[in-house]
Amino acid sequence: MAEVKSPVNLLFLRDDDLRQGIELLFFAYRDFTAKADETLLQYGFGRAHHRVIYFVGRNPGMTVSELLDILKITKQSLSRVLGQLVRQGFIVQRPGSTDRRQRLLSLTDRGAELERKLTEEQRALVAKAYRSAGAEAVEGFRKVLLGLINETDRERFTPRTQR
Amino acid sequence: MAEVKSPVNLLFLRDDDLRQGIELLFFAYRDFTAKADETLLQYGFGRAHHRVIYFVGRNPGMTVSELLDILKITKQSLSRVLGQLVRQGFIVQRPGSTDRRQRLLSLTDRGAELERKLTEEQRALVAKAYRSAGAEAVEGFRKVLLGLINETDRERFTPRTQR
DNA sequence: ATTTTATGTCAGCACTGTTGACTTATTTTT
DNA sequence: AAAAATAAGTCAACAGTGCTGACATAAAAT
Repeated sequence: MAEVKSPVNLLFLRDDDLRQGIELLFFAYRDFTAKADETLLQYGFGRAHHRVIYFVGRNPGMTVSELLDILKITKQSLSRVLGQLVRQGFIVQRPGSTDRRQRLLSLTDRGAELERKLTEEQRALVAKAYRSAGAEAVEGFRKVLLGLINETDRERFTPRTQR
Repeated sequence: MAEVKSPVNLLFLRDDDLRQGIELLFFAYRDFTAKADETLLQYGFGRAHHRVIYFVGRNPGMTVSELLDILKITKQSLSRVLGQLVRQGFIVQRPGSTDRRQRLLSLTDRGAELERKLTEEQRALVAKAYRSAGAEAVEGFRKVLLGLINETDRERFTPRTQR
């Protein structure tokens, strides 16, 4: 099925093209989260816990505010899951060195282990999709998703400029 | 767009590449749903209502079972939102002609109007992302997302073979 | 006539989001 | 030094959306 004729010709976007994109996002996200959700159940956790564990693992020593900015939820919502994770020994908090009001977050060994387990499943799925689609497609995937993300958060993905 | 040339065909996928993909999906989906969620609030509805309205609009006359298959939720969960939408006149049910146990679903005018309003926001966002990324990128986006979707649902996206 | 299927309903529970009100440390500003 | 702002947390109540389990009804299939 000759792909050279690229179905979407820049300026001519039919309703069906856009709806297909919408549906792809729905189905892909649904399946992307399905497996980790199962694993989380075994720990009595939900998707919110995964997000916290993921981003803390990714940014050790981050503050609660930074985490709130990423998740875009209220501190009361975060407090619930974060509290559980701290009490159950998946995350530790230590006061900031310059600003002692801050509670810098990082994973414990146990937290890191769970993070690995959860993310492993998603990494494998993404790896499979990347491989079957090819390097060029991955580049396109990145470009389009980036375009869906609000300008502020988009810069999280800019190459090497430290934030 | 010669796909054979993919620079590294057996992609060398570093942990960071995969994590970037994971994060792109998270942020993109978060922002992709944000606007419609706001609109839904004005109607006292949630994201689940949107999904129902969307898929019923897309497949007029579909059965409840088909809808359940797509959403992958229980009938009790669906029942709640579907019931609300029916009682409030966004969706109508009529018995199937060959199998009168079925309740075929379709949008009322009011439902179609809401569907348009909601999906319009997402269509606009996808259109923007598509345009800024370019036709080739869109093709890649499709390929990768398709690879994330389970095999069974993947065929919803195969070109013209009716299912 | 019996069983299966399509659909719905009631009840209760869990997770995750919200708002609002208030507290405690600490830092910043005046 | 006093006042104000900030980082973080807490309690309470509520809403939306999943889930399981149990049961009901009508129609179709066997």
